Amino acid sequence: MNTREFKSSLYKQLALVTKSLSNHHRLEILDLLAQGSFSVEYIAEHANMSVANASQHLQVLKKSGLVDTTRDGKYIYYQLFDERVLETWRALRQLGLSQNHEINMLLEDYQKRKDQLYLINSDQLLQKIQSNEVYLIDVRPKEEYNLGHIKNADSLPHNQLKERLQELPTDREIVAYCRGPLCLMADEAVNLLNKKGFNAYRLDSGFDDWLAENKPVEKREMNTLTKNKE
Amino acid sequence: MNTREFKSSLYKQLALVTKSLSNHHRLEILDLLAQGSFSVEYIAEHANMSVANASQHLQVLKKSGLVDTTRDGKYIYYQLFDERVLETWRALRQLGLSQNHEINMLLEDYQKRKDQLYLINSDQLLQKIQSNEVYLIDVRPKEEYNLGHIKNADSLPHNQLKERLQELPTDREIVAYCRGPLCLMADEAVNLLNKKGFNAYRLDSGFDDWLAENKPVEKREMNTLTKNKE
DNA sequence: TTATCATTCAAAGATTTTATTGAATGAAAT
DNA sequence: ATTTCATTCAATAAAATCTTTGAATGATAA
Repeated sequence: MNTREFKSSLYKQLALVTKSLSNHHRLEILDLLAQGSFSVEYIAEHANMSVANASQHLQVLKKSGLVDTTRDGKYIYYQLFDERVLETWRALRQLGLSQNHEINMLLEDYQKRKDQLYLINSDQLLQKIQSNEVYLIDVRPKEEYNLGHIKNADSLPHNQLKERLQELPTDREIVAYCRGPLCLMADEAVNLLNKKGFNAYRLDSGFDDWLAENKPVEKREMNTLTKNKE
Repeated sequence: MNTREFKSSLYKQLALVTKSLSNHHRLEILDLLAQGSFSVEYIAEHANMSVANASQHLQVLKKSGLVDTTRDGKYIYYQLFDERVLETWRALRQLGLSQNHEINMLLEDYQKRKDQLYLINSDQLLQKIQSNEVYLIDVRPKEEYNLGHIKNADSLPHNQLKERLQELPTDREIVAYCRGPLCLMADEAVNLLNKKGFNAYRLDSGFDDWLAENKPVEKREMNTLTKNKE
């Protein structure tokens, strides 16, 4: 094997990793796995795929070393291989968000209001939490809340919001947060709440960023994602 | 458009970026562009492709926002869009290197010697440069050296090494460096030099990492890559 | 041991991606 | 105005990726 062939093999190997990132379903899966570990069934349902298809995509991710599995009872749980995968995914997602005009258009479109974005960043939120100025709700599915959530947040899954409005305070700001910047559940929640007369904002990032920024969380060890291999 | 369709569009847009990273030729191009801006012709030659093929791959990268072009005379120069692309590429490359056993096997194979790796890291190198203990050679093509190089390095392109051995000192360590960790020219140089009786090491990373670490360089402004748009 | 059921596999057709070829463009230089 | 030539385009065939379907696996729980 000459130098040229060696070089080509190297980049082909590297491309195994990037190829596994090149499919939109797999990106959605990764974004979900940034929240914790889940069974194939859960992933298929929450990323809107058939179980067989999800299984195949998960195997691609596993073969490239981005995710790993553990079995518990009759379920196989998939998780990100380690923190570096989370870090790299966040960098990539951030790059895509900043570079791609279309995405920003889509997000703005979705939020419908260009002028008042009702956004709050993580530092502002942290401050308000500490001075007890906000009521913080986690609109992700309960399962994900249970795996870990922002300190002092209450779980109020997006699909139960309408029926549980009376649990919310009217005398304080409400902040809703979600998985990450691409997660739309928080947008919908904030939209609804403001329509109903509440004073609501959304966290501009999400739980995975919060975690990566080492801000206070509950119930989830920071090293949940750490592989303790061998 | 409902939420599900929105979500799907978002990830599809993001996948435009990751898809453009999913081809081994394009990875090699990115790795080259981490050194500076080059014409289509130069890129085609140094990444071992036909010009038409390189042009098409470059257009994919451009459409996804990862690279940009400027014209100078009759050449069109492609460059990374901004520092964030370089950062993200380095993170991705690092992840691939650490995750992929095959790549490490290939690199070890290439270096042929598992026990003595003749590697030196950038901090060690910097120290030795400052105390004048090493003779540092840049084995990349002269064009790339001219765009910028490690302070105090001399240019000795890989393909001229054999004929110019007499220029090298025998009383000092020699350190060779190259584009990045995947660049094999430094390995070959170190191999040859040690065979010829010199005391040679290679920098374990490369010029792009050196630059990203803000270590001293010559001739290239740190913001060569900065887009000054509009 | 047997039944259950979450997950994976295998095959096939549809879609997308890729390399090659030769021609077309169009900016710069003469 | 014309020529040059770096780059891009367009068409095609080959290769790879993706989704669906229904069946197979194989670990767990009974």
